[in-house]
Amino acid sequence: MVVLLVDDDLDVLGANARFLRMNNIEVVVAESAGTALTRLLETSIDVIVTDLRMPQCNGLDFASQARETRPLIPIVFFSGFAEVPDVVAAMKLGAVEFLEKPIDPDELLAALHRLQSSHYGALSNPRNAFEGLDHSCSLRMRVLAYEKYLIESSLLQHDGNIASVLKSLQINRRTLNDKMSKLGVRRDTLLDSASRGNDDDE
Amino acid sequence: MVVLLVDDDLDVLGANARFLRMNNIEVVVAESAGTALTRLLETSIDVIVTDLRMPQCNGLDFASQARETRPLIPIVFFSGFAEVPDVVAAMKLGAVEFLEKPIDPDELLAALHRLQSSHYGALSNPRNAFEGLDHSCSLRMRVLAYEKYLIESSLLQHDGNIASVLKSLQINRRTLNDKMSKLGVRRDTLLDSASRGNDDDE
DNA sequence: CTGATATAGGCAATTTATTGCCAATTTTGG
DNA sequence: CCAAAATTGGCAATAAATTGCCTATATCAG
Repeated sequence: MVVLLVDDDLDVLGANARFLRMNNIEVVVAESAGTALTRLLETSIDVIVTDLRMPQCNGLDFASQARETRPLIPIVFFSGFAEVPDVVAAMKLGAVEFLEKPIDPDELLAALHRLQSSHYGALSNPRNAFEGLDHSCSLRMRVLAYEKYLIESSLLQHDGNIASVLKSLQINRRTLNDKMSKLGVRRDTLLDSASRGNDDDE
Repeated sequence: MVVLLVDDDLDVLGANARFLRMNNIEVVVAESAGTALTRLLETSIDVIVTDLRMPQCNGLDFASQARETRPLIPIVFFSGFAEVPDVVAAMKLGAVEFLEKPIDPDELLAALHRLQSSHYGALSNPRNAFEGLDHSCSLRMRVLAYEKYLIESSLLQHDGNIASVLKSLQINRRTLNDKMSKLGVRRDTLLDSASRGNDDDE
């Protein structure tokens, strides 16, 4: 898991980065929104952790821009003196967590771990899977196709780890198994073809 | 647009209800979570606007229960003294807005109007049906959102003619009706806004 | 007003989905 | 090889969705 940590306060930035690295999390740092956007382009980033208040460009604007390159990347905000509207705006942007500053390192770590297990990530081929479907087929068929697509995506996201998929999709294990067999989702085959197709995991 | 307004403070409840009604918004009031759940079953509600802090049952629990009957209904919370974690929890539950108390009536009105237009935005833009929801939301929620999108599309495509929709989606009429009420799809409203294009709100 | 047509809701029978429990199987790590 | 962990399936209890039947309302043309 690679975290992009953004904070204009270099002391805080360094301290948090060290802490995360000590916990086996790869960290890329950026002291401004501009740098962060560059890093986002040139590095394979899994999560963004950013301050909400920054001198040049505030965290929300930065997040919007980041989403343009990585539409589904999870973002964790942190801020002292956060106003309710800020929090709301951040969550609307799809923030996964909103932590209060000063950051409790354990809380941050917990949030990242939660993300790791219930991580939805960037789906490589989101809507092709169902938009290409024949418009005349039944509601039931189309919904099932979509469900299948969601399950397959989640499986790929979580590297075939069923426990993670369960948490992420918030369904019962028994239900997932049933759906998989009904929809013809095969864990092994999926993983095989995925490993042959692309590699970008830690 | 029918708003279910929930607040244990009867003065505030009345005042807000009057204000919304003066602005051509139909309002159903409830002074407790229990009453609200009843209203939700017996009336056709489009949006829930609820206080976060209530004596018996807090706003979050109420929202969860409301979601059982109406899985995708938009919920607007309001609260004084909201803590960040509360706001985060509410937004994770799928809150559309979180307003601070005392409520600025214009702000509430604006939020409702935004809801109205974004609701129809969801039609023209399939992506919203599945990306608009928070990523942490369950398989069930995502599938429901997609189903709602399909039904709305089909309704528009067939000019509101239910019989055609039934043939097209190949489902039972009874099932379609049930789904529409659970998912909050309103034939009349949908057609109204479609014929008007999108020049005006409300 | 009357009858034809289209839509929507209540209710109950039926079907299907979900879930927990137990056991079997496969995978992983010594 | 064994033992622990992860994954899967059978089965039955429970919960939910689907459907048909009957009724109610609304609209429209005559």
